[in-house]
Amino acid sequence: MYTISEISRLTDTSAHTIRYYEKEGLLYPKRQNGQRRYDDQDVTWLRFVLRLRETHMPIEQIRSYVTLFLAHGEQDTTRERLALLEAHHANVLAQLAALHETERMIAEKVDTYRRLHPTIPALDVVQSSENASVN
Amino acid sequence: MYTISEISRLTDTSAHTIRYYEKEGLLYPKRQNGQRRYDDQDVTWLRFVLRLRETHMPIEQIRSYVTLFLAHGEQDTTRERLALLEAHHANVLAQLAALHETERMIAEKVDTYRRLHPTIPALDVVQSSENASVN
DNA sequence: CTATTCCTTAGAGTGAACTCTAAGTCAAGC
DNA sequence: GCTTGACTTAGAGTTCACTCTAAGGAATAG
Repeated sequence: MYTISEISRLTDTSAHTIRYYEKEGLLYPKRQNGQRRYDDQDVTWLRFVLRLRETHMPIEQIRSYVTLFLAHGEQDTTRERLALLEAHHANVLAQLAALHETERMIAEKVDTYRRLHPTIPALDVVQSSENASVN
Repeated sequence: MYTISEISRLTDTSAHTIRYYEKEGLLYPKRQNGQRRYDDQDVTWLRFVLRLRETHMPIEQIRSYVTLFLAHGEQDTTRERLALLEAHHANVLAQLAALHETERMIAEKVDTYRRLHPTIPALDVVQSSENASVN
């Protein structure tokens, strides 16, 4: 069982943020004398949450997911959770595609600059028609 | 030459946002009777800016880049611009790696759920040790 | 000519996700 | 026994990137 400062170190996340995530309904740690205690499952889950956040899944959506998980037992929420995951999966794939395309654009511009260096004439002359100005 | 509403339509970006970008020093359109007029270069540049924003390059960094571009003529800013581009390129590559990893994690969870469906027993029993709880 | 539509500006408001402050409790080390 | 440091809470403040409002001026369609 970890204290908040321990899980903070383990996940490289401020205690402030961890408490904030709890307030937002993403975490439900045990309590000992009123203090938060986290087990390995909590650490694993927090790491997953951080992953989802890195990929810009809104906190509200993560909360929906957790809520469904907590509702399990009362009723079967597997279908809904799968739907949420699949939606975010599609989202991540779209992000990947956009990033990939932008990566290509930037790599191309970097290349253009590299070819110009160290003798730099008027830049606009050297551009392809696609990249009408280097910018 | 396009009006603000035309470039807005062309780039699928609100006129509000386009004026905001100008205020932030990302765009320098011509003026006609005080009204903004955009040429094809401006459109191309705005599209590139939108790409950079999509990949989370802060507006301030984009402004630095533009500022260097505008300073060209006074002095050679190619080296600095190359450095900025390369830094963001590294950034984008890091984002790609993170996204890719998260994509794998989510795809795995989706798979797990799919295998459980439509007969769903106690979920926690089915987990791998890595994914101690489905969550 | 007049209504509509577009434009202008400064500046206020919004929403997401933190990030920190203040005031206080509690347990461990010396 | 007291200082240090970690913990608690409610709530305020910050940052970023928009997003909109208000008040008004100019061009175009009928």
